[in-house]
Amino acid sequence: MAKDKLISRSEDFNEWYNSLVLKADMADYGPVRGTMIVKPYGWTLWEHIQQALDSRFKATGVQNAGFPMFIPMSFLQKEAKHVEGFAPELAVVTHGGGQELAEPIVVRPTSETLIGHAYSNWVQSYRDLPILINLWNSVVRWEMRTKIFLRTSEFYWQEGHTAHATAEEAEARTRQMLDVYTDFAVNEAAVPVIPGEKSELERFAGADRTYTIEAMMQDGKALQSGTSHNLGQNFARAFDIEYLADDNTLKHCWTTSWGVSTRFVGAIIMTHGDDLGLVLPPRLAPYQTVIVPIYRKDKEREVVLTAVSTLKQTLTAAGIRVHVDNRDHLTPGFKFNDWELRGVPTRIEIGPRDVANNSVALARRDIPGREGKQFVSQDGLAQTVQQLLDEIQANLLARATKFRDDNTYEVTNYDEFQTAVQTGFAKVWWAGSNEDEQRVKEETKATIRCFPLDQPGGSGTCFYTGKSADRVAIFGRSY
RNA sequence: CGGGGCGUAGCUCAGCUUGGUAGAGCGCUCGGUUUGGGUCCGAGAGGUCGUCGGUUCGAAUCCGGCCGCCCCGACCA
Repeated sequence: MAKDKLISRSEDFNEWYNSLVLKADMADYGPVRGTMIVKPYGWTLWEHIQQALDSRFKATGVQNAGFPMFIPMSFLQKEAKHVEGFAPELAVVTHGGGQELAEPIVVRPTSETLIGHAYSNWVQSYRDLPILINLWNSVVRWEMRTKIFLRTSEFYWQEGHTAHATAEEAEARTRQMLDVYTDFAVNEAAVPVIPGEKSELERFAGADRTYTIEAMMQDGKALQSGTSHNLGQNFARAFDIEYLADDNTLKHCWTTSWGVSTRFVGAIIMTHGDDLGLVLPPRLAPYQTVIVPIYRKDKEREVVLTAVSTLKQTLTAAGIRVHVDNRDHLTPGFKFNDWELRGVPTRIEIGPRDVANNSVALARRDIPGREGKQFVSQDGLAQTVQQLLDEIQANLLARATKFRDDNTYEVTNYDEFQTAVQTGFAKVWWAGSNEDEQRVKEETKATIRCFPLDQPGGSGTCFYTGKSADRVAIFGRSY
């Protein structure tokens, strides 16, 4: 509800994001450094993300469960790479009930170790497999530099954990969940993503293979928007998750884990937002349409509000999420700007003239201002709005995809590469070592975002080492 | 943890140089006016000036310690 204007994206993208999150009522800062308060408007968006993911998980046989937020310190230490990866960012509880604890307790940074502990008890036989569990919770990682939704000390997410009898099955599940994430991102959030595999350097601590969906924000930087890990037998060995196979031999399980977090809210903001504020994808938006009544006299007010009430019922019955802005002390003009700031996909304006004409003014957020406004009949309004919502959803995806593609450069030498990663992604043949990758990172701040699953095939010349390469990588600066 | 900036009303900030006990705009409350792209007028409420100490007759203002926040770098979904 701020009257002062939002800074433009081109002027200061970072500031644009920070102030938009606050002004649009998505979230606020928490009292402890690096924490966030997610406000109802932001949380509703998150709930819609949750619903879209949760139904997809369940369709693949996954069930939800609840696990503790406290982990014995010793658990973390059982998997060497896992500790190494997480040790610097752990929040540790040393006191409880006024007494110093014998063993410090860690606040979960992720639950692989707890899951490992539980699964080792749950699994006896191949008949107990697979185990397909998902947790909706929050986790804590003591981050040095934080930013609301993108990187906070505590964040909300889902973490899926599965255990399988064979390596092939675990790999298939890892890839299946990556597909679920891709489908969700593209079809629900209208966020185009590149599914791919992480390099060894960027891999999750304790995983054999890490897959990711990478999105490009409007400043050209990459945002890792979801990950799926094939944990191999690393955690199964560390936690003795063993099963008796049908040939009566004892074997270690193969496990996976996969997650999408509230960071995705940030992805939506930075993918679709414009200089007027948020632009929310219709399928996830808290409100899909907002009705702004317009009137002068009390007589008009009564007539208009009666019509509004009827329209609301009609739209709601058609399954459209409607909000009526009945704030009496604000002018319509103010409300137009306010709802544009908050990114509501469509807006219905109705005044005495419309009531008389059996019409409404229908505005679309992806084309802001008067240009996106049309007068339509009240007859069949639900279908009209639904069609417009579908059109906006498709337009947002097309627009974001074009932006991503326009800012992705296929380059063949280091000079071009350095220019490319200033403003977007570099798509390159890569045959470098870990050391080469590290050096590129130090020299350009760009990292391998992923090796896309969709590879051109054949071979090419590595832009950095000049060696023959058999796969392409996407490089970019990242959040 | 290194570099830079900053803490004064809910928000954005002025006042500090040259000490005399706090202001503006926005927001909020009430009344009226207005309402098809951020109405206008009037009356109000609201601040131990981040914190602790020092100098002084007197500190938002000068000096020192501490705490916190933001931005930039090293870690990460």
